[in-house]
Amino acid sequence: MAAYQEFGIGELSHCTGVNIETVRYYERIGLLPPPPRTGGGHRVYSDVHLKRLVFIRRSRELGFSLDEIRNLLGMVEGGYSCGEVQEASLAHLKTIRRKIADLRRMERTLAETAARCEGGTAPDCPIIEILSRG
Amino acid sequence: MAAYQEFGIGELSHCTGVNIETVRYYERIGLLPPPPRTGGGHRVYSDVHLKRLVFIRRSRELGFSLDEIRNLLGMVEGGYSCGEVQEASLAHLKTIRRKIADLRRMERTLAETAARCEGGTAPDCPIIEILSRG
DNA sequence: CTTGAACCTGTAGCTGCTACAGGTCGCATA
DNA sequence: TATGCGACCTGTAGCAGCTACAGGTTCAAG
Repeated sequence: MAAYQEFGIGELSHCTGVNIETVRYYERIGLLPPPPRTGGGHRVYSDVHLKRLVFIRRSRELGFSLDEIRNLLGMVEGGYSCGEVQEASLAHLKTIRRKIADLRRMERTLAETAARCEGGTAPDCPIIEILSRG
Repeated sequence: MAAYQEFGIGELSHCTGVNIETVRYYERIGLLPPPPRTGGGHRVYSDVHLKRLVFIRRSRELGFSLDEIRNLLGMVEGGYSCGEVQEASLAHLKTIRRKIADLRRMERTLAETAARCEGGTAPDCPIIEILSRG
């Protein structure tokens, strides 16, 4: 009477947009639970795995590290509260903002300097200039 | 009559702020030329290496990859023109801007969602919500 | 029963370092 | 001159987060 679907790693990969090799990698590092196998050893997935993998992919899209995702998944499993999830997310948000700030600093410097370039075959370059100064 | 200074890897590292292991790594991958050695095999650096390492470090601070730096150094060696350096930099700038855009997307989503959190011991969480939806 | 796509395991590669272990060198001091 | 100790040496392995094989097996359609 089981009305749920079963499928191989190829379809799981296709549905989630996660590379097959990556799916196996997630299993190897304990992020995705090992699914049952056919007699011949092929992995058989169902809905639970699909959901979990979608969760992982979405988390990755939002820049969470695999370790952070492990924590998030732990919370989801173990009856989480909004507070702890929020805390983890705000911590991650800080990291993202730090990265943005770093990149914006690079961007500004590079853009300003490149704007001062004469371009063409000019033998000197303000970019080389700033790269050479300690 | 040589008025230039010579120094060991420790001082080079100290002066440039580049880790000793990293200096050796740069040499191994051909980014920093192998310096002469003492009879006992210790590396002996001089001004040229210092300058080059500073260049590398500055380039890294501006987010250039080691491969890009290899190119930049090639240009500097081989009589560069402002145009080609500028081109490389603008390409890099594009990469940086793409990364910023990605991060800002993450930031926006996360910040908006976290703002909808009730926090505390609430049993549901909008963050988990969005992470679960494909 | 055969074919061929899908799957399996295990290992090695990528970037840019960093961290050892286990040894040697060089210099100052006694 | 001996010795002690810090600075140095090589080589290898580890980190994240995959990706890409090689070389074999299984499954399902025809």
